[in-house]
Amino acid sequence: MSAEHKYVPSEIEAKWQKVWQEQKTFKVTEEPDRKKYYLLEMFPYPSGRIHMGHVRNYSIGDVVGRFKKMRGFNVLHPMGWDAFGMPAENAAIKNKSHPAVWTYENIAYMREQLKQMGLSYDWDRELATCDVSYYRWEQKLFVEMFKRGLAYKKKSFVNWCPSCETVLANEQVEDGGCWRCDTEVVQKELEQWFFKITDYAEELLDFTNKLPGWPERVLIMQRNWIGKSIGCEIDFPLEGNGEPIRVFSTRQDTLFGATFMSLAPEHPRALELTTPDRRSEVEAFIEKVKKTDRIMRTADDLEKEGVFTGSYCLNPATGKKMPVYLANFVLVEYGTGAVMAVPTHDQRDFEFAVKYNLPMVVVIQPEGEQLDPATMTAAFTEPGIMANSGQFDGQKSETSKEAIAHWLEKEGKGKKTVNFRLRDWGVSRQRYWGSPIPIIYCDSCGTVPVPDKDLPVVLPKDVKFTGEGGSPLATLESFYKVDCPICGKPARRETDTMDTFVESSWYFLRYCSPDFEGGMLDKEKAGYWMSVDQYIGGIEHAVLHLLYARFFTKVMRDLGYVDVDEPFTNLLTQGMVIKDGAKMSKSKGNVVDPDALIKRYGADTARLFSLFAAPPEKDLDWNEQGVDGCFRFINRVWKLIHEHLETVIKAPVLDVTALTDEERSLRRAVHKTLKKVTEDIDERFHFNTAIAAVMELMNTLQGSRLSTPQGASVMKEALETVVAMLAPFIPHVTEELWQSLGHKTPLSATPWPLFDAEAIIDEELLIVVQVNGKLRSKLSVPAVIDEEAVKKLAVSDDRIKLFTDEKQIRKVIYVPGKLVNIVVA
RNA sequence: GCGGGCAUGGUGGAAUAGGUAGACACAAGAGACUUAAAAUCUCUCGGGGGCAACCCUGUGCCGGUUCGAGUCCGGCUGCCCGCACCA
Repeated sequence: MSAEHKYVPSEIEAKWQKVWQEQKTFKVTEEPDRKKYYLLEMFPYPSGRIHMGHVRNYSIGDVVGRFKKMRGFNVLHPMGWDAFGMPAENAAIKNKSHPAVWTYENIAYMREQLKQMGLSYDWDRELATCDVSYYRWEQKLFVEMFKRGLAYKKKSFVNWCPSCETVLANEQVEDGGCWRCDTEVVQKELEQWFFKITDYAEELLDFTNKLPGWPERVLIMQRNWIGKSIGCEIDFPLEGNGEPIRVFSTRQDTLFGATFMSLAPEHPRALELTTPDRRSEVEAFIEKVKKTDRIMRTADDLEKEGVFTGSYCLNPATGKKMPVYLANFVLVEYGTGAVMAVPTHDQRDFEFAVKYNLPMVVVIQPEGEQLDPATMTAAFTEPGIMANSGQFDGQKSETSKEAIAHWLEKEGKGKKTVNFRLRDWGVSRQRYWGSPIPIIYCDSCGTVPVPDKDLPVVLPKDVKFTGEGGSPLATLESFYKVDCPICGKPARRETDTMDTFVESSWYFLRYCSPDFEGGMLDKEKAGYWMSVDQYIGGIEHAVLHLLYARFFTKVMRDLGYVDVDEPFTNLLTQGMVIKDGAKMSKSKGNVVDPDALIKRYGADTARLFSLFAAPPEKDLDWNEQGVDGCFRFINRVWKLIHEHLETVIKAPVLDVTALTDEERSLRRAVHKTLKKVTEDIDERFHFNTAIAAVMELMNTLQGSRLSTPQGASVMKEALETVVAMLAPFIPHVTEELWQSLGHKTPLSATPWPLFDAEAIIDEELLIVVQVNGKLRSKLSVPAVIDEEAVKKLAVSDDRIKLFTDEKQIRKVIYVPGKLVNIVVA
């Protein structure tokens, strides 16, 4: 082969990227008459440069995008930048620069990297969440949410990361540490803004059963996180005067067995209920619990400890006195922060009762057994038969729950309740590089939202980054000193910014009309594109981003912005990129740099390997030799096509009635492959097997020597099909080869080929013959053959006779077109 | 502890609806071409036996269902992930 026909990725990749950009190949607009397909990959944080996780994520997405486009869909495939966040601020402090400078430089670099990968984005829709043109609408929504009570401020204990010097939402605390920097999270009491996600808890949960296109494990994680439990709120009157203590319990069937009360040490009434003689001991206990760090406190082997407050309450069912304790295992944030303790039927209460010598009464008996508190070694937590429970004795504990709830309500002692583990989403962050919260505090008028005409609240540029004392906004007079929009008196602006997860909760909606000046989105355009048909990203956002985005979509629906209930119809969570048995990371020293990879092999090879080595949802083991193999494969395709170019271009029109057996057989292989590849991409997202099928066909083609004119036509069809099938995976080299094959229209604008149903019909079938389920022979039979004839052939086969001679044939099973199994005694 | 997932050659992985286990690729070995190397091409490649045709065995372990099980069911073991004193 001459030098001019050598495969040089860098040349052809630059060439086609330029063509796609200049011709705006992937720019889309709303076309109501066409089927739309909204494809989205999670947008990146502009950290500096893309990593292999991005390469994989975006390669997977690009296959789907290019394939759907060739299949005739109007494909919306946008890209942008999740551009607010802490690393920008930290870099600014370190470099004595500004977060905006760092962020926009990174975006510029990473945009070029993505372009070098040849991804089929509509770049005209690119957005960066740190642009005022983006976050201004988020502020407008905040005000609308505030007016509806969906955004509110309250003083509460919050998760505080001492290293990031900011608050974290519950979802952002992992194993007691900060999700970003792993620093141990402490509790701090602060005034914070919250979004009322709990208002949507029921709907968010309901819809986990209406998202068949989501991986089950993500739905399970979200269900667990929302944590719905059905039970009762029950009021326990105090022995003396005062408000009763309210508890939440899912085990109201054990109410008659409640012998003491456990409150969380942080319970607001803990000290109020403490008698003077117990005060010093109680205070010491509260101090001790506070000092125990969060990880220790939630460890399951933590010793159950508590302290008696000196007060008593009364069991509303039995009237018996119950001592009120503080207990270290009761969580203030769950339920009411108070638990009725039933030591016989709850393991924690049992351990506690044993330690402090508290009374026990068995109120649920296992069937056919009599438990005695004196001899019990553990709580009995299974369902059983009610005992010592007044009018409920003898009932099944499971079914009595409803009756007891009813009785409590009738008696005015409690009511059926649904409790959620989900807390409201704390969105205040004491940081600079985020969207300002559009609120003004006035001594006379209170908390006032910034009026529409004054929006947006622009993040000021003239700030200094010292790295000390939290957000620079809090000390920037020109920012926080404002006049009250209602009374005009001097007032103070909110200096906290919003959690960056707020931006990513609606960016997929903004992509529908990224330049819309009239509001968050153009409702008509969003109506055409939404919902996202396929969303692709990492599993790490299973509860965080994916729950917030679902919540925002529902809020925006209720505010009239969109008509959909859910943002993402189908979700694909891709696996991690692994090398040498570990996730790629700088600290492990096993990172592969995408720039170096593309420089050495080209983007097509990088894409091909990340798609071929494993199916998308599995972890991908990076292997340099495997990359080599993919590069070799592309070269083989390149070479084979150039070898046949002259004959193929002169080939006559294909006449399927004039083919030799060999030609017909080759054509059958081509169309069978096309069928498989189409199905693997479209229905299963199994790109690895699709690529393997094309490799297999390539092996067949390389062994074929077709010498007739019609043979050249068959080869032409075969080569064109190979190129078209590979287009979604390796778009640059296939465009080039498509052009070499004489096509004027780019492959990216060419429809996906359809397989010829006639061509794939087998003339002969291979029938496997088993004796007692073991493979013993194979038969080649005509495709049209009846069952009896196949069975007869099988039974009389010489090799089969060796195994059936002198034995009695009991049964002959025939699976049409596949197999015969002869059962002998 | 609870919930979920996974387990197939030396390696990554295939087997889509219970029907030929190991497609495709990587690595390894042998050979061709070459002065030589690289590149490329050809062959071998789960384990055991046999000169061979072929036979036995094999999908983490034990059992079951079935004419037939990598696939379904029950029980174990190991690994991974999520939640974790949630009342």
